[in-house]
This record gives sequence, structure tokens and C-alpha cells, in this order.
Amino acid sequence: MPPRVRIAPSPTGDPHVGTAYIALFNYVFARKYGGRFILRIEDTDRERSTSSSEDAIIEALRWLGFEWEEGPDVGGPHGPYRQSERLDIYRGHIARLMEGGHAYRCFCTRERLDALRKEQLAAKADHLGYDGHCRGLDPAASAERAKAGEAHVVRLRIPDKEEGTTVFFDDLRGKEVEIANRQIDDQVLFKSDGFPTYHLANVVDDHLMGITHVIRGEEWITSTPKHVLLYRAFGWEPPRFIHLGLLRNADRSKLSKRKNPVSIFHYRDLGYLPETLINFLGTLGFSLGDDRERFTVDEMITHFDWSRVSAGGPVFDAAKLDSFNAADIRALTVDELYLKVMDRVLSPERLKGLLVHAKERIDRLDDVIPYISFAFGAEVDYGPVLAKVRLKKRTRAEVIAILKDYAQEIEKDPGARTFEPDALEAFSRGFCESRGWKAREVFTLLRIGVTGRTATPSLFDTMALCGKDRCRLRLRHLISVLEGEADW
RNA sequence: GGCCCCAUGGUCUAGCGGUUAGGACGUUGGCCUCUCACGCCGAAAUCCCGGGUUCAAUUCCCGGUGGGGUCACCA
Repeated sequence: MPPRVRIAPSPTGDPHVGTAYIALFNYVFARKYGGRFILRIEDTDRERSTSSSEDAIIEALRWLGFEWEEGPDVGGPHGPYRQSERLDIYRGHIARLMEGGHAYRCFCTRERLDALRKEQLAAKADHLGYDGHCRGLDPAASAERAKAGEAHVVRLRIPDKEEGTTVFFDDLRGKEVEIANRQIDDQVLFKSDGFPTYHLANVVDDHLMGITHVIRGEEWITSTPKHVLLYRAFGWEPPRFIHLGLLRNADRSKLSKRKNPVSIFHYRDLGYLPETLINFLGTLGFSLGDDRERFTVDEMITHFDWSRVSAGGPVFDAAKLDSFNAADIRALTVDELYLKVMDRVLSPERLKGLLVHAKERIDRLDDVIPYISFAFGAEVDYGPVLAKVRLKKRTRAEVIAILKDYAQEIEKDPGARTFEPDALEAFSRGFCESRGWKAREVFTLLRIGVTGRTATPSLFDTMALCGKDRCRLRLRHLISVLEGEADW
């Protein structure tokens, strides 16, 4: 039976390189054995999921060259492929679980849960988790309360808590992973907002979509027993499980936005070649078995085997990616390079967007290039303008703090996230006000940080022109430069 | 902290009982050269520790240590 695998990203932000990494191994595995590669959008978090993020994921994955046989955009026989459109399915399944006694309603309030957690923390409890308060509720009575409109969630009833143990086989590690049932929480399967949690939706969908191999990040390994128990409760055969090592920061923690550019768009917009990025990702954890490390996806497919994949989490070494990319650019003919540059860097849309601002400020046509140059390239040189960030009434520490604060907040504000000039301005003015800084002060810092210049088009046009990822990169660079400076 | 996973130079990896432990990035010395880059030649740097098993362990087993993940009405 040919495998069916899926990549199931959550549309809650910029498309992540970790998603690309997991997608790559799923994709290669599917192709190797003539299987199907499926895209499923896991948008059960109503708070954070956005359709723009879903669009971005699809755009990013396509840019990298992935093609899926089934997905929200291409359809397929097991749709819908967007979990928010499968609510009825989950409702039916949760009812089935409750009927079988495998799940129960829980009416505990947030307050009680918070208090419980605090208590467990204070008592230095070995295992934090739900205490089973509602476990013994009479099903009929609980149904009544639910009917009366009382807020509740539905939890999985982990069987045999005292003695039981749940085991699954991990194909990458080539061994069984065993976890005591007492370590497993009575997970919430259905939230009080009427949406399923990951655990329920994921298991139900994987089964209904005929997924044969679940290839995902290692962060899921400890919750796999929950999933196994769910399959069992439904009377289903679980798929095979493969947990890939997590991509790491240089300090070996899980790859994070704070410490690394993680958006796929960052790599696209700064001009990494998609096949190069893929090749680089492929070398993290996989090898052809010889000295070659420059290979295509097709070569990866022909040599692929789980025994060729390592289970440790690799550090994402941007310097090595750079060397790969530089070598691949060198290998291009001038004509090929020209086409890529015109397509990506100097596309008519992008160029015109810049010319709108340049035309008011240049004396000669030839000046256009130096004028718009702020919108290109990675980091900028702050040498000539560094003195300008020495704000009269602020210490260096304050300047660093406000820049970090801004860089962080821009990720959270729904308006700012879009990186549209108007939304950015609204956000930025609000930011200044709430922090008690003059807009003038902050805007100066941002202008310098983003462009290395003191004179640019309107700050928010400038930022939009540079793009979110470039702004983020340069702001972070400025911060690190300042951190290395003496105080003023 | 409990549980789980992982462990070859700084980083990514090859190795699958006997090798001068191979390659790549990075670092570094030199050559090439008007500069830089490329290219070429060279160097430093690794089997986490301790027990076993074995004639022989980087390799197999156990323990320790270290790193990571996870303990949400987020995925």
C-alpha cells in the first residue's frame, strides 16, 4: 500500500522553516514510495489562526517547490482539508467517544485550573496536570448541565492511570517509546468554544484521510501516547510514527524567532534560491551516505531511507546556508542570474513601488539606484549614523530596550503584522504613546535601524518597502551593534 | 522537578567491531592577483565520561553526565 503522508501546519504567523523541514521529509518519503503528499490546515485555534497566514503557508511551500496531491487549495477525496470546516465531523466523533466512556465533560473553571496549577507548582509536584475533578461526573447529569448551557470542555479519559503504560514504535529511532499512563494528562479534546484541540482533530483527520505515516517534529513525541490511546478508543489502527529532530538555534534550544530568522519569506526575500534552501535543510539530519552534500530533492528521494536520517536535532547554521547559496549563484550563467534578479529583486512591481518615492527626490535618473538602495541587501552599516541614535534624553540601555520592545510587539499586533504603511503607523504611534516615548524619538531610531540612513521616504512606507523580514533583521543587527557599544 | 528523546571537531555529517576517524561550513597559514571575491594548496580542531561484552570498541549493552523536548481550553 503506497503511503499517505501529510503536512499539517497551523496558520498562525509567518510560514516557518521548521514547517518546510518537516514538509521536506514527508514529501521525499511519499515520493520515494509512490505515495501521496497532503496539505492540511490545522486552524482550530480561533484566536491565532488567520486566512492570510494560510495563504502565506501555501505560497511559501509552493515557492520551495512542494506539490501536494490533496489540500485546501487543490481539493481531494478526503476534504475539506481545513479543520475549521470539519467541525461537524469532530462533534460526531467526540459524541462517540463520550458514549463509549472514553471522554467526559469537564466543568472546571479557568480559575480552578489556574489555582490547581499553582498548587502543584508550589508543592513541586512531579506531574503537573488535571486532577480528574470531573472524571466521575454522572454522564446524564453532565449532559443536563451542558444542555442548560454551562460552559465546559470534553476531556479524554486516560485508562488505567495507576498501572497502565502506553507504547508506540518510532520508525526513525527504530525502537519503542513507552510512557506511563500516569504521566499522561486527561487532555482537553474539545474546547469550550466548540472547537476541537489539536489532539482530537489531528487523530480524527489522520484516520479519515487515510494517513499511513505521521512524520512530524520531536516536540510531539511525548503526546503520541495520547494519540495512540485515542486511536484505540475509536477502535482504529494507528499510523506509523516518525519524530524528526527539532531544528535548533546556535545555543541548541528549539529554533526560535527571537534568535534566528525563521520565516520562509525571509529567505525568499533576501534572495536565497529555493532549491538551495531545500538542499540545506536536507543536509540537516540526512545524508546520501557518502561525501556529497550538494544534492537535489530527486537525489534525496532515490537515496532516502530512515536509516539515513539522524534523530538528533541539528543546529540551523546560517553561515553554511550562505555558502551553499553563494556557490549556487556562482554556478548560474549571467543570463540565468539576470532572470532571477529581475524576477525577484527588481520586479516591475517592486521597482515601481520604490520609484513612487524616488521620483520626488532625485535630480538625475542615475541617482535612482543609490536612492532606493536602502530597500535591498541584508544588514546595513551603521557606522556613519551611529552617533544619531544617541538620543539626548535616553541612555543606551533605554534605546536598546525600546527597540527590542518594538521588534517584539510588531509580531503581536494584528495591524502591524500586515506591514501595511497605515497599519504600521497606527501601531507605531500607539506604541510610542503607551511607552511614554515621543514618536520623533522612536521613529528616528527605527529609520536608522531599518535603513542605516537619516533621510528616507516616510518611515512607514520605508518599512513596508523593505519588508518585514528585512526590517526585523536590521533592527536586530542594530540592537547587537548597540549592545557592543560603550554607553553614552 | 517528573517523564521522554538525543549524543563523532565550533556547526552539519560519513562511519555501522580492527580506519593515519572521511567530507562540508566556519576559523587559520599560504599561493594566485591591481583590490576584493572566486579558485588552489596546507593547518589547527572531534569520537562526552565510567563500567561491561569482545582478541579488539567511536561503533554493541548498562550507568552517569550533558543537551533538548514536554508537562495549556497553542499547535
